[in-house]
Amino acid sequence: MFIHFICFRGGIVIGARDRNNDKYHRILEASVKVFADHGFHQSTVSQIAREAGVADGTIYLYFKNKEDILVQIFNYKTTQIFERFREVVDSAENPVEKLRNLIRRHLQEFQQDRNLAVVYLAETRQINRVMEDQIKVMSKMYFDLVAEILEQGQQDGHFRKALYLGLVKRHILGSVDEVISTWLHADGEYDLVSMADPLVDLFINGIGT
Amino acid sequence: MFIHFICFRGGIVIGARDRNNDKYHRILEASVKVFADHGFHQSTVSQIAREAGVADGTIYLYFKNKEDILVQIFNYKTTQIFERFREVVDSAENPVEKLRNLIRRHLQEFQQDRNLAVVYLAETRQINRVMEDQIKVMSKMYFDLVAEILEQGQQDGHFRKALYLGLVKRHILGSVDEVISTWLHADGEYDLVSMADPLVDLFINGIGT
DNA sequence: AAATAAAATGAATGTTCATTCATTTTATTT
DNA sequence: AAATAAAATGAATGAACATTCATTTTATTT
Repeated sequence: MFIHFICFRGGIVIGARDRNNDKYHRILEASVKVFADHGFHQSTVSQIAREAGVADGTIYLYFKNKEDILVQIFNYKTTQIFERFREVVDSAENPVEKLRNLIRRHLQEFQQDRNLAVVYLAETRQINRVMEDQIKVMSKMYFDLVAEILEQGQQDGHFRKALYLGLVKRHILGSVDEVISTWLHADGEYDLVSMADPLVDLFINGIGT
Repeated sequence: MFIHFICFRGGIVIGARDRNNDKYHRILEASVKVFADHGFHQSTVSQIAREAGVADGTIYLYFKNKEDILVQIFNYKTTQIFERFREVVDSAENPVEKLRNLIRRHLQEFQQDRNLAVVYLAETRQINRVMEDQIKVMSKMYFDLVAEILEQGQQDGHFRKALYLGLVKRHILGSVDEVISTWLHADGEYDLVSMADPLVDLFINGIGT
């Protein structure tokens, strides 16, 4: 765990205080933009450096290598986003509203940071990557949050008992991700967050009569 | 449309008869495997050639360039798969069964050809690519098929009228894709097709009581 | 204000790989 | 069985690019 908060310089480990350095964040944000525009593998370190306004070599003072930038993006952003997910889930008092808040916030986050959405959606669907384990951990966080809501909803009778919870979790996340993906492909021409209520309606009531 | 059925040799266009050549298909299948194992951008033409048992240069007798291989994979495979989707949808007599058949077949196809599933899921989530338009066309085929089922179901009272169809289509496809994705990440250790019925249940009845 | 340390630079390096094409092999025609 | 055409080969080419590191710039300490 701690390894994520350590970076290297000339083979010497330097501490987390550098995390406060704005150059680290400048590079992170620049990378999100460049990765979103060109995809991870077509992005060059020089492009990132130019976008961040630093020299190519400077990148390697803050990141082990190109892939480490992606790892750091996921770590940093996911941590932040999940804190906000937690907040809105906890602020609702019944499971239906918890689910609605979660999904609304989920859409909000990605509408707010379109580049992150592009990177996130593209990279979470890659198999056989060094990232894979990290992605699993992050998915699990989301799934656990949904599971918590679902179980609570089953107990207090909002949701029916005969549910294959493992499947319901995938069903919800997949549905939301696809809605985000379509929005991205449409160049964000409409309000993504407005999809939240109709989506929750589908989750809860289905399409049947 | 026709452009997809033409390939080049030394700058001279040769006809579709070469499509019957087994080398074309050998290269296609080899590419699916290599792309699945390493991802498109990390795959080298030499790897594909080795896997297909041909020389590097031979690839360029059948494909314009590396990306063209990916385009051809999508064209060829998608056409085939959609024919079978059409079949199973038409063979059912009511909308609920049509939907169930579609989803079951969808899962079947990808369970049968795991490598294709890997390539398909990874590449459909890429934005800003030459592929993008082609992917839109393919998604549209799927969406149109689902729309047809949904509208029919609304007319004969199986599905409720107050549905945002555009959203329902994304909801269904996204859910199915995520289920496939999870199965892939789990190394295909369980039967994917068995998810079909529980999924359809979720689509139709939702999770509410 | 020297001296030392830390941070940043960007040109140079070495590797990787898509693509080409001169040559060889195989198939078809005369 | 020549002659011609088509298909296939794989070594060579050259461009792209991640990473390194000798040097310079900036900050801190004595």
